[in-house]
Amino acid sequence: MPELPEVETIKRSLAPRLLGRSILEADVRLRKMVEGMEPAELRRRLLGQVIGGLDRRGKYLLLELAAGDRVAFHLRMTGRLLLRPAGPAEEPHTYLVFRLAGGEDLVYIDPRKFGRLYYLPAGEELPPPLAMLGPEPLGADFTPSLLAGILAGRRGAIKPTLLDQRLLAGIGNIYADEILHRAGVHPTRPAGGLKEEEVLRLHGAMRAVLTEAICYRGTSKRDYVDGEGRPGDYQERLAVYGRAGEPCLACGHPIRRIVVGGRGTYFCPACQV
DNA sequence: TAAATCCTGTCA
DNA sequence: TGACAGGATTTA
Repeated sequence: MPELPEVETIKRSLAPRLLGRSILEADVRLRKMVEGMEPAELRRRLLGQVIGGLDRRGKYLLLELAAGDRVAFHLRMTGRLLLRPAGPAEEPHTYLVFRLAGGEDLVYIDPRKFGRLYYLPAGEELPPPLAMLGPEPLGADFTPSLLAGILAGRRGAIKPTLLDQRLLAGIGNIYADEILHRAGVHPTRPAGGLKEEEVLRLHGAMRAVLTEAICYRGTSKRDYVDGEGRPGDYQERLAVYGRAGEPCLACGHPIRRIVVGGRGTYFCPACQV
């Protein structure tokens, strides 16, 4: 569910409330959620650790612990990470409970059980999905020429290319569509076939859309809420995603829905060529 | 490059 | 009841 702007919003909402808190108990109820480690081993490693910082890489949320160890969460489609008062009232599909000093629990709730957690010891090689991540589209070093290099020679459609986390980190189905609409690029255009000027527009659209979405604290279509349970507001600003049949905000032409790379794809046939 | 897979909930 | 869902990996 959450893409870069949502994970960034969760990070920002949790950071001030998690810093300096120690983990008193770690209850892992979904074995397969923990990649590469037994839940008991994860618990052993977490107990007594102090949360020193929060970070984000692509769609991963990173808890920074002492000595440089980190915990990486990926919320996939329906995962929610919430900080709430410790107590017996518990939501269905709660698969992780970190009891923190100060009387609050960091809980992970995920009806579809797609989410994953990685324990990343300091100085050890990152597991493949994290190690393979492409550049951050909002990073200072993400230039139009870097984007041009990523797209060059690719025969596949531009939309699935934007979704490939090994090429670019953090863009998901909603923002891919919004970015392509902003850039005026049709989702099925071959990625390597974009003109220099179009790559420039795509680069600008990427940074503008993602930055705006963070300002609005993300998009809440169904499940997404931040670390305090607050929905985002960017669903009010979506230009194409989920708007099939409605008029394009730029030109009035009805928005269309097609399937590209197996994903529902919304675009304006008049604005996007 | 597409489809199947992992899962459950919601909506038409 | 069937289609679809903000993701990603594996298989064909």
